[in-house]
Amino acid sequence: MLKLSKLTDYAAVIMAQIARDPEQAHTATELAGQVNLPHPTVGKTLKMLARSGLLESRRGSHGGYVLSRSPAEITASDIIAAIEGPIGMTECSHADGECDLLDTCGVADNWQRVSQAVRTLLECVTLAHLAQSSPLKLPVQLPIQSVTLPSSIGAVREH
Amino acid sequence: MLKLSKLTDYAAVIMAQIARDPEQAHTATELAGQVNLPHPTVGKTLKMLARSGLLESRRGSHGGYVLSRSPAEITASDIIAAIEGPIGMTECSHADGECDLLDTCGVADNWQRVSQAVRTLLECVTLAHLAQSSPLKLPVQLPIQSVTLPSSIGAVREH
DNA sequence: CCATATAGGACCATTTTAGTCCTCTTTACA
DNA sequence: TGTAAAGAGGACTAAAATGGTCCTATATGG
Repeated sequence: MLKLSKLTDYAAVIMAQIARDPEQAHTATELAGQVNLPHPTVGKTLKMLARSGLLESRRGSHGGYVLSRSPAEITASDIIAAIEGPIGMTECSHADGECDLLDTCGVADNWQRVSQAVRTLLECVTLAHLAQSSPLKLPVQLPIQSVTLPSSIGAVREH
Repeated sequence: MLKLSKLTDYAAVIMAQIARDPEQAHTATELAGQVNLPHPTVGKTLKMLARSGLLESRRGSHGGYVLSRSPAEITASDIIAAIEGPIGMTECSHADGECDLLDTCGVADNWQRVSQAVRTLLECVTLAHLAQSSPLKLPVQLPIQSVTLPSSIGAVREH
């Protein structure tokens, strides 16, 4: 399914909620109410977002969370990475994890390119985009740095 | 992580293996050897691929699997969908599954656009691309049908 | 009829994920 | 200076997804 985890999903919703009122600090309790999720879960999500630097937290009474950057400077990729770790479609997408099939694999290079393209795509989507509830329709060409095309085998399919 | 499941990964490797010798029928046993994975697992993967129409199977002795279409006509999206089901980053990406947060969510529309973009990207990558072991470097602009840009809030980030 | 294949599904072990809870620390303010 | 409100961090459990194996049935060629 190539699905985001629920927590990541929550994170996006919560971040969007905060982005719509970026001046004030928001408490977990308050956000839980607005977003209709249990308080402990929202709390956990907020902590993860704060730990990876997307939110700044203030403790104590009158505490809460604020965005650490403007909504246009926080990307979907940032949010996903905050909850799920580095984005990559295969085990071998990030340098360190050695895959024991590497020699017989034969598709690793190209999967990595695809991964990179997905990453780039997600870096182009900002929290500002996500938070906007009724978006204008302005199709744009996104700067995907593409998969390589082996001229000998196939052509890009048309759509 | 936005990761493919292991089975999907295997599927890609296996499909690529078949694509490199598309004339002959390949048995599970043979492929398991080439790809260095246990036979039952390879068998299971092949069955799934056959059931969703990417492979054609011949039973009995001298049986095995062949591609049902040319490598240029089988996409990464097809392979992923064969193992994991329809591609979508959120629960609400496919029409039927109703999400109980829809009213308080506020990001559903835009996630669906992002999902669509990822899907389009994966439809542009063919098995021919994946199977190619040492690909040429030909950057192309992929026809991603883009996320909408709310003019009032943010601009696309530069990369 | 027998050896070789796939089809289909049951089954279990392991891992991942979701969700809760507890204790500690920080802060504002009466 | 005490107290209430907030977050930090981590332990823990239950549930779900995943990976992997195996068994029986069916098809096919020789």
